[in-house]
Amino acid sequence: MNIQKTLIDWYIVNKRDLPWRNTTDPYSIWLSEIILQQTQVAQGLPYYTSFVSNYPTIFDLADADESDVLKLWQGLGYYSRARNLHTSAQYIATELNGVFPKTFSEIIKLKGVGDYTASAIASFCYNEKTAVIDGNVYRFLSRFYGIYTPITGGKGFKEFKAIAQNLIETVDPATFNQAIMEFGARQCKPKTPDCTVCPFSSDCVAFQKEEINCLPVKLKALKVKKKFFNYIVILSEDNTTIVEQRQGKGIWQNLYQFPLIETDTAANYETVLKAVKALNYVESETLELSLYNTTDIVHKLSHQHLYTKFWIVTVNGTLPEGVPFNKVPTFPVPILIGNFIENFNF
DNA sequence: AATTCGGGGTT
DNA sequence: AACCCAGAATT
Repeated sequence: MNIQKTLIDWYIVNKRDLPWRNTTDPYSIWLSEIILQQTQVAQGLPYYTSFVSNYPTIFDLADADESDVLKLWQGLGYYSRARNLHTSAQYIATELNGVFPKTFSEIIKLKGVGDYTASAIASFCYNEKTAVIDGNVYRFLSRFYGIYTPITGGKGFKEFKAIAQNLIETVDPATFNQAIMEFGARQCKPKTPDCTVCPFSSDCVAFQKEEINCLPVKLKALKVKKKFFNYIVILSEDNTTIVEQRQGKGIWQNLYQFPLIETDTAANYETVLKAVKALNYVESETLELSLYNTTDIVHKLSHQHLYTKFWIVTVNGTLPEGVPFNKVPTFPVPILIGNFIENFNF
């Protein structure tokens, strides 16, 4: 059968009308592809709209403060995408005079752009025949051809890239890449796909062998760590609190938070009280400590579960570095903090 | 090659 | 609870 034609015919009938499909402007396509990395369309769509509206051109994005970019990104996760997006915008605006690179090999040099994103931009904007390999493509190809090579290693990537690249050679690359991804996302779904209405069912190896649920093969077993976070929300006499920017390389880099005390196990009142006094923000004689949430808020991330307590510290006196309550919601924060701020209602 | 990086949706 | 998402950078 003609796989490419079948995919494209299916796509023409079933495709969603998405804003980045109505343009070939590389800035818009780039923006959408960064947002959609490891992110479902429904979740990314409002962020795309927001970014296009706030930063209509790459120069607007380049001129923005990083904190403003992170604020717009708040809640989407994988914040290095936002930082790299901003860095690359500044690079293109200043070093390349605002002209977006036009080939796969140039595009992939941008920070935050790997093989998938470079292939997407090069094909969608410049009609270059570079096949995209994402989770959808892995799933469809592994099932259709019955390929059990794990997709989690370099060997798997090379094998599937070669297959997809061979398929794209004879067709319109933009339409093909869109079609194969949309097919994987909407028809060849991870769980319980409706193979009775699939145009490939008679030729699909996995379907014929009843092994749809075995493919694609992934080897990684991710282990989830438990962490215990204690956020210290200080309330001063003149209605300010302490908000800090996260430093270092780990999670939520450059986002803001209340002073954090991390413990090895669930913290008790005495432990936190001692740690709060060591923070040096407040005179130890004047503070009052109370636990805000009686049961831990469990914030679940891919690799860690954060058992979180918010502690309220009221102090007599003022905070030299204090942030006025009404400014607290303007900082870019992880959604764990954002939910607290919304609930606490400073 | 293995690990890290978010948050939300689906089953 | 497990799995997945229009992956990339770091170790």
